[in-house]
Parts: sequence; structure tokens; C-alpha cells
Amino acid sequence: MARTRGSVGAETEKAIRKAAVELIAKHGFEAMTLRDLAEHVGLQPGSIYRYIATKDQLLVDIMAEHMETLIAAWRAADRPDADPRLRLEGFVDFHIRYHFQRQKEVVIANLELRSLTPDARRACVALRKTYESELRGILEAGIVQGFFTPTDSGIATNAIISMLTGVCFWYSPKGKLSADDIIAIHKRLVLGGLSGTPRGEAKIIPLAAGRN
Amino acid sequence: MARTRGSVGAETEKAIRKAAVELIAKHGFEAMTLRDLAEHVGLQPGSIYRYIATKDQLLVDIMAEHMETLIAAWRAADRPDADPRLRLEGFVDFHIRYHFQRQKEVVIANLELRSLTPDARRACVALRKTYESELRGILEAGIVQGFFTPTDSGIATNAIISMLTGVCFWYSPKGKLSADDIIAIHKRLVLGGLSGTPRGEAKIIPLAAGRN
DNA sequence: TTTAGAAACAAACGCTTGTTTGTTTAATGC
DNA sequence: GCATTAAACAAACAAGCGTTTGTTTCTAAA
Repeated sequence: MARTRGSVGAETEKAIRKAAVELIAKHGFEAMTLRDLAEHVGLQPGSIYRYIATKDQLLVDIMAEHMETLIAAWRAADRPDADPRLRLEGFVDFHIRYHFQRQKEVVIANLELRSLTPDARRACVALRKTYESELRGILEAGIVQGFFTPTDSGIATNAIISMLTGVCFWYSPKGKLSADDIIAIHKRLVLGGLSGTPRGEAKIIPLAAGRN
Repeated sequence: MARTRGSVGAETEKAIRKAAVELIAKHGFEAMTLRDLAEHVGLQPGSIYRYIATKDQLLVDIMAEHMETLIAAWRAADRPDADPRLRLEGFVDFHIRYHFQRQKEVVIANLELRSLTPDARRACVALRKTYESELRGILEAGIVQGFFTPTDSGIATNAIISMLTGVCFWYSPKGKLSADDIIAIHKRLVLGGLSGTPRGEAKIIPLAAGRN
């Protein structure tokens, strides 16, 4: 054989991407063979090279595209002028919901940084930092306005991101709890952790208006 | 050459372990070659097989040993009859401090589960669950005794573990904050998140006695 | 001092990997 | 209907992989 009947390049490219995401998330980038990938798409190994420059570049494309759409999606959802507590709830909601939808990409973005070339790694780490600084901005605004207990915003950002991203690794849609349930629990953990006063005296600042 | 002057088996074995932990944590298990490992120890590739049965088994040994000593160390540190809030603070303290000491092993234990054979993976996942259930026990005790806001203890356990383990991935001893600082911040985040009442009414239960 | 065993080397094994090359077939514009 | 291009195949490439084998050198007990 040669060219398959009905084959279209754009569709093949998408199929390769999808299969690659699946295989990398499942077995890891190094463990995924191009022969394995080709078989899942129904191609011969060499044919993949119509659509990718190199195996390394395939990973770079997947990771960079994921990070960029993540940042863009958040910026579209955020309301930078709102109450920091509302923004923070919104961030928790957005992060978990988005990550449920792209669980595999998230796993890849978090586990395969070390499989990238130094240059590509730097670029992806920078994108990650960009996303994290969005959360950090919320925390600092909340601290300045007196809603959150003063703390090191960098550490708190890392801690919260770790917690929220961890969801992707253990969440299963088949569990007894819905996504909404899990989001609600995490909202309470995060907001409580920032405004909490675990040792006695409480400083409660009531929330002004009341959407959400 | 053949046998090196002054070579002792026990020392070589430790050197192999150490180098393996370093290389796996840095590049991933699949990306680490036995040739690379041998070179770091100063051996020929084949000589490694005096000390390991197979490459897969090397990973199993590293992971299982780490999980077992982790569980044992925690059980030695825990005081099961103490106030759940104190136990929880103790857990945060222990977990972060222990994980700082064994940063590389922790990275491996968290990233390389998928590189294990199904049997080995099941065993390691079971060990992980054992450790997590220790934290879960504290949360449930705290909820029953009215110290923590009722919530799904399984989800909360996962969330807290994710947050605390995440430290290993971004912490550097060269940072401006000491381990103690970071631990303090995380204690507040965790305890505040569990006892926090982010929406208005506060329910504060003063802590009884006062060690720690 | 001799000898048994421990610790390493040197060299190769079969296999798999990412990738390249040349060819063949299907779709498409003139 | 024909030429061109797109999309795939088939086959091989060199390099690298985990692993095995047989041998050599050092150590330590007799």
C-alpha cells in the first residue's frame, strides 16, 4: 500500500497528537516509542515524520501549547478588579475544572519537564511561572486589603498550586464525589488556610456583596 | 585491570544506590542508562550486575525501602493519643522535614510509579495508602472531636498530602526562607484550612494545654 | 604460601530505538 | 484525462540499550 483511501493530513495530525498525549501521560515520554505511537494511529513508524520534526519537538509542542491555552483561558475568566476572596474562589474553581478537562496534558506538563532540552525547559518553566504569578497577585492583593493573613506569598502560591494540581493525579470521574463537591472542599481549604487563625483569636472580615 | 585495589562490596553497593537515586531523580528512570550509572560509580556496565538483579528491580528496591522507612519514621514520631490538632501539626512538621532530607527519593517515589511492573506498583501504592491513612486518621479524629470542620476526609487527605509533598519539587536550601519558616507557613495553611470558616461566623475552639 | 572466593574488567549478545530514504498510491487542479 | 502534489508505505540505518559470559586481579583465610 501507500496512501490510504480517505486520508487527510489535518486529521492524521490531530490523531497523532491525541495518541501521543495519551501514551505520554500513561507511560511517560521516554517510555513511549514512536513505533508504539504509530501503531496507535494506524501508521508506519516513518510516516510520523510527515507531522513531527523530532520526538523531542513533539513533547515541546504539546507542553507549550497546553501552558499557553491554560494562561489564556484563566485571563479570560478572571476579573482583576473584583474582591480578592472572590477572585481566589474563582481561581480554585477554574484551575480544578480546567485540569479535570485536560487531565492528561496536566500530568505531562508536570512530569515531563525534565525530558525537555534545557532551552525548551526554560521556556516552559517561564510559562508556568507566568501562570503562578496570577495566583500570587491575588494573594498579595488579599493581604494588602486585609482579607488574608500576611504570609510569604511565594510559598503560599506554591503550596496552593501543588494542592490544586495534585487533584489531577488522583481524581477519577467515577468517584463518589462530583467535581463540584471537590471544588467546594478545596475552596474551603484554601480560603480557610489563608484567613484562618489556628491559634485562638479570630479575625473575621465579612464578605461585602454577594454574587457567587 | 580487574578487581580494583581496596574495593569492598558493601561500599560499592551503597555508591550504586546513591548514584542511582541521583540519576533517576534528575533524568527519570527510563532516561537513566546503566552505562551512565556505571560511569558515575566508576565501574564497567556489566559489573553493576553483581549488585542488582535487573534495572527494574533496582527501582523497586529504592522505592519500597523509601516508603517503608518513611512509614516507620512517622509511627515513631507520632503520639496517637494526643490532641488531633497537635498531631496534625506534628504530621506537617514531620512530613516536610523528612522530605527535605530525602528530596530525591521523594521525587522518585512520586514520579516513577508508572515505571514499575504492575505487581511492584500495586505494592508501592499500598504502602503509600498506608502512609496516607495515618493522616486520614488524624483528620477523622479531629472531626469527631469537633476541632475540624466536617469534610470528606479522603479528599482532604489527598489535598494536604499533595500540598506537603509538593514542597520537595520546588524547595531549595538556598532560598531565603529556612525549613522552619516553610513548615510554619504550611502548618497555618493546613490547620486554618480545616478549622477555617471562610464565610462569616467563626467557631474557635481554644487549644487546651501547651507543649510545642 | 597457597588457595578459595570476592570484585571487577573486557567484550560481546540480540534487540530496540529514533530517524532517513526511496517508492507507491490516492486526491486534486488545469 | 493528465500532471502534480499529498499521504502513506517498506525497508533499512547507525546507535544505544539491558544483559550475559568468560576472564583477570585483588583480598583474606588456611
